[in-house]
Amino acid sequence: MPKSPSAAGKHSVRGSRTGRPIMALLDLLGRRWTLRIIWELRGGALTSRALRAVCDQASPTILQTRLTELREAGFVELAPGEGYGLTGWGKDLLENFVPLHRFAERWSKREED
Amino acid sequence: MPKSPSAAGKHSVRGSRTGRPIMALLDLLGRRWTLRIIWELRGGALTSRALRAVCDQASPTILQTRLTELREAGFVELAPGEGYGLTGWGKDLLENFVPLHRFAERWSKREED
DNA sequence: GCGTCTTGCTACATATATTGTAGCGTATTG
DNA sequence: CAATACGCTACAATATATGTAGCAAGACGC
Repeated sequence: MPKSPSAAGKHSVRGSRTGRPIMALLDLLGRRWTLRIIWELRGGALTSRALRAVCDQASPTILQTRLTELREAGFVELAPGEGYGLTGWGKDLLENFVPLHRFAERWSKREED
Repeated sequence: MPKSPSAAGKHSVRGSRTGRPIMALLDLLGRRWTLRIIWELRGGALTSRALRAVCDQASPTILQTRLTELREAGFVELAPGEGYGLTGWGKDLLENFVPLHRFAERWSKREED
């Protein structure tokens, strides 16, 4: 883990090397709490501690790590006084997950296949 | 990790307890390689080894773990002779990620903000 | 300018998850 | 019987996440 977050040449997401953006994106999103964070910010900005509370008290260590990654990726920004919120990119990305909510509802009733 | 995959009371995804399906889903998808696996199966079934090859030689240990989870979740199935493929649910889920591909392309060109 | 909040964030030891390499048992093919 | 490919597992090394505690900075009343 880099000591200074914004170092290490722009964003160093695994899969960036392949030149396939979708891989970089899937790798970033496929890290624990990343999807959850984006999801929890859907209603508006949250302070780091509010975000933690809403994320089952996830440890601040990893939350901070993910928030840094998401900030580097341009999905999240820290507005002083407001807390963490989604950027334009973040909201755009979130749009892709909205249908997931309804899907999850249907999927959760799958026992009786 | 459960020795017998299909044991442990239906599906034991973190967040299931909350009764919010979206949490269970986000948790499942937010595990390393999960999103990638679903993505790589978009074109049709792959054998375990073909899948591994296409996933940057990810270790079979974790691939097997994820495949088991995805099978329990009902997104993936193993067809003898065919390999691993998406189920109806899996394809349905994948639909939600297709727009992500084009999004990733746009997002990857974000340097010059 | 003292206490007392809350903020974003970090240290550090412990637990858990992932990686990488090797290989098993089975089936299929020649 | 090789030779091959399959799904899958063991196991040690490494990377990542967890949980608890706490720091420094800013805002508030006093």
